Amino acid sequence: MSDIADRYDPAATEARWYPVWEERGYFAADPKAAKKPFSIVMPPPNVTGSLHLGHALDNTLQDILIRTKRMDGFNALWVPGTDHASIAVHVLLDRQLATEGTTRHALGRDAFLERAWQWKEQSGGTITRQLRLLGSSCDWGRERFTMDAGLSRAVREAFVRLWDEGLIYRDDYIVNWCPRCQTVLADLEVEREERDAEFVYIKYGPLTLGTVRPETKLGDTGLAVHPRDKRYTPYVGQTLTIPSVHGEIQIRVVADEAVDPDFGTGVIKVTPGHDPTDFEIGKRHGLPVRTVIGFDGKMTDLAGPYAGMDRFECRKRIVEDMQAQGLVDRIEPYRHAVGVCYRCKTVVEPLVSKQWWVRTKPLADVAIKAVREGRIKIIPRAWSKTYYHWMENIRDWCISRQLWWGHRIPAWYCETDGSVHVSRTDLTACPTCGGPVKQDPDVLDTWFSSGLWPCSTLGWPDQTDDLKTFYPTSVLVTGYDILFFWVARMAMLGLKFMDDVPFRDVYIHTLVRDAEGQKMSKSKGNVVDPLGVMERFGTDAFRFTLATLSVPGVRDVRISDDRIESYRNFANKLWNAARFALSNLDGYDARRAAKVAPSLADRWIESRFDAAVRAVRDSLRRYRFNDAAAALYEFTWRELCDWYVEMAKLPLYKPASPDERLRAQHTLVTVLEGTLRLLHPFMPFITEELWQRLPKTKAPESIMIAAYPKARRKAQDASAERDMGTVVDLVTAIRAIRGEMRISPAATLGVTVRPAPEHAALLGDQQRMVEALARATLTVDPAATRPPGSALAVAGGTEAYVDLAGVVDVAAERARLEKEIRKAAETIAFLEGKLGRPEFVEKAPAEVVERERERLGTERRLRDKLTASLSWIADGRG
RNA sequence: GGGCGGAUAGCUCAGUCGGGAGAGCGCAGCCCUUACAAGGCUGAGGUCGCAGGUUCGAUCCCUGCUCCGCCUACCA
Repeated sequence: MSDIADRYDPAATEARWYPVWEERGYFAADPKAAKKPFSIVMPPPNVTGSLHLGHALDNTLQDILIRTKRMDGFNALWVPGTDHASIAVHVLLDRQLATEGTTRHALGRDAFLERAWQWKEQSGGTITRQLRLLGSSCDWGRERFTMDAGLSRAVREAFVRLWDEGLIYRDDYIVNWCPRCQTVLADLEVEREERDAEFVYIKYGPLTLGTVRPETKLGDTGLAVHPRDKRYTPYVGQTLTIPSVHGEIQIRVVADEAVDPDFGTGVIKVTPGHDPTDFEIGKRHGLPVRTVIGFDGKMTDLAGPYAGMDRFECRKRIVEDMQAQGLVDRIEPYRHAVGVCYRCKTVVEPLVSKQWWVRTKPLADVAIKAVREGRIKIIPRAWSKTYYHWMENIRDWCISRQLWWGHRIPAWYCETDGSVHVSRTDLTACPTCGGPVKQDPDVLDTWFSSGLWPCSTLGWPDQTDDLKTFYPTSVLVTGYDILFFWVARMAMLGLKFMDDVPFRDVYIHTLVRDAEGQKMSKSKGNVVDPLGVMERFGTDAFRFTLATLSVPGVRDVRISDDRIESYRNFANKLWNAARFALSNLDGYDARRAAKVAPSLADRWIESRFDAAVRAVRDSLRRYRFNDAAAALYEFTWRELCDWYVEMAKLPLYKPASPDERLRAQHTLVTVLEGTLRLLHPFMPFITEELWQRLPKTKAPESIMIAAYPKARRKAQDASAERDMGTVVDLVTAIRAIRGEMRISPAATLGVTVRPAPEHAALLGDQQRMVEALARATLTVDPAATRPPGSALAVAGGTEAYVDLAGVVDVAAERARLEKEIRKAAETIAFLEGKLGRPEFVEKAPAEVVERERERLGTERRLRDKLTASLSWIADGRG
């Protein structure tokens, strides 16, 4: 025992094993292996990122799956990697450059990119190092980055094919523009924030209307009312001449369904240049676009006297000016949601510009069908509804970004004839006229490349062995927050280019919150750092905690130190169970031991282990990580440690024969060994450490590549479980008396047992075991009578009289019995009521009725025994 | 506006064939019993958000309501 510490030390163990696994190549998959493939691509974290709880959860679940499958004999591949996070890198470098007093535009494109790469080389590896600390068994030899040469080729191939099929186009449209990032954003990249605003009612000649953006008044090219709004029918079609802050303007009134007649005055101003709805209205009615706010967020020359003014400053000024001219009817406070940039939280400005778009409808139709037909299974199923809803209402996807870090759009413009050419290879001259060309300056949305991730990481567009073997991937594990951003787009692009789904299952997991249920954010300062947690409690405990929190369908979970601590204790429990086994192995001989007949305890724990195997496998198959973890916890602690280890002490410490001891050693070692394998995907480090120390025959050199336990029908032993149940009941009943009578655990109790006929043989056989577990001296006698000064324990039909002579407390025993009788009486009343209703007896299934009858009988017998005991005391025999 | 999730022990949460509800932590009592005090044994604690309905029987299924959270949307 001297060579194994009495507490588990996670740090040393974790540092020892990961490098061993990686160096021995256990993580690497071989596409040529003659095993059934099982593959996962890791949702690529941002290259700018460091490990947060979301990553930790996501990767723990994937690691559990991949380790299980690997142990189970599958050709298991887990592809890791990172994405280039275009906007995030820009935000980060912009900030850096600002501290140096410069900007990216001053630096120039090439120098900026050089700097970005430099940054990526230096800091981009942070998260992958942290994933190793978590124990992630991914195939690092296949690590990919979205801007790798191969993946960049995939992006270009995808772009060209979509262009050739007319699924990519370039058009003027109103887009979400971030004036700070100086780029367009996709609809999904705009977040909503509730803000207080002023709802300004402006007089437009005979009409009055409310707006929260008075500054866009300068860009108005129309007014609109609802077609069936009788109040305004006379004005529809008219062009009004009305006074405004910059003189009189001509403005046309149109009728459009988009107007809500019940909101405000029922009239809206139409500003096609600065509002998506107005843009659509303008299109329908031929109203011109008038851009009064520029890409820099400042008023343009068209804003006349306000030109050059910041848009928010202009809002204030224009209201003041209008008030001075009597054009403001009234101002009301108003709370509404404004769109902000998801990266920098700047208020987005809708602006008209020419961008590249993906025509999503045809792609989405196929992706919807794949889920409807079950070729992609979303788990939990409820999420497929959300998926359908979004996919069915999908809008075209703006994929160009006015940024530099990313995949540059493979389109060239001829400076001579103005033609556009999309090409797989870089162009130096116009293919039609030979004139000079210029490449489009913009890059593609990062999600465009991550949308190709499942195929591009496996080698697409080449038909590689990896692609043939591992595509479609088996399961995608991710949080619901990127269901649209990523999952939906992978489904569309994967089906488009591979003509097959990118993954068969999608497991959507929870998001992790802090102990107060708050979303974690740096500004709130409530970010739980997984590395800190791992350091304090151990990585295995952390992983196990995450697994227990993973209930399919639950949206958010909270993580707290208390919870992690309890699983650290679990790891320690396991450690000490192994320590117990290891310190009792002198003289152990596996081959001889295997020939000895198992005891009741041996048969019982083997049967229970088998049940645990079935529960864990079944739960994992259904992605019920919490259930799998609970089954492991319950088996290991409640059954193996609390009962089997305690029972094994008898044959180990005081064997009736050498064989008995040998057999206990054998069961202890083999069940523990199996438990470690069953636990390994959840707690890889501690299980490896302990497994290495256990004696084994014909085992591989690491638990990682050992077989995952299989359920064995012949291990199931109903009679052992029933008999153990009786022993446990009796022991527990005796202990309860000890506990409630406040008798020291150190004292040995004298107990007379009068077994029920069906328990006689068993209790004769297990007498020493009951004595050991209950710390008692037993007299088993079917004809026993109750000794004076004793308390009664009941286990089924068996009675046990606990000798309390000397320590007897009549009042306490009476109180205890009265409480028990009360409980029994309540149950009896309930069951009698239930069984007394003819409807129940007639309509309920026969086995339910039978079960309730049996319960009633049992409870009645118990009550009778307790009542007899009480009167026995009252007679003064206590 | 539409959609989704949640409401169960003091706290955090499980409970997927509808048959008197469980865990962890916390709490109380007795214990350093030779694996483990990061532990052992015992115990207290719940009208399963509210109101109806279906059913012999509802935490579970249906309807409505209240409160919390999230997603989504062209009410400016």
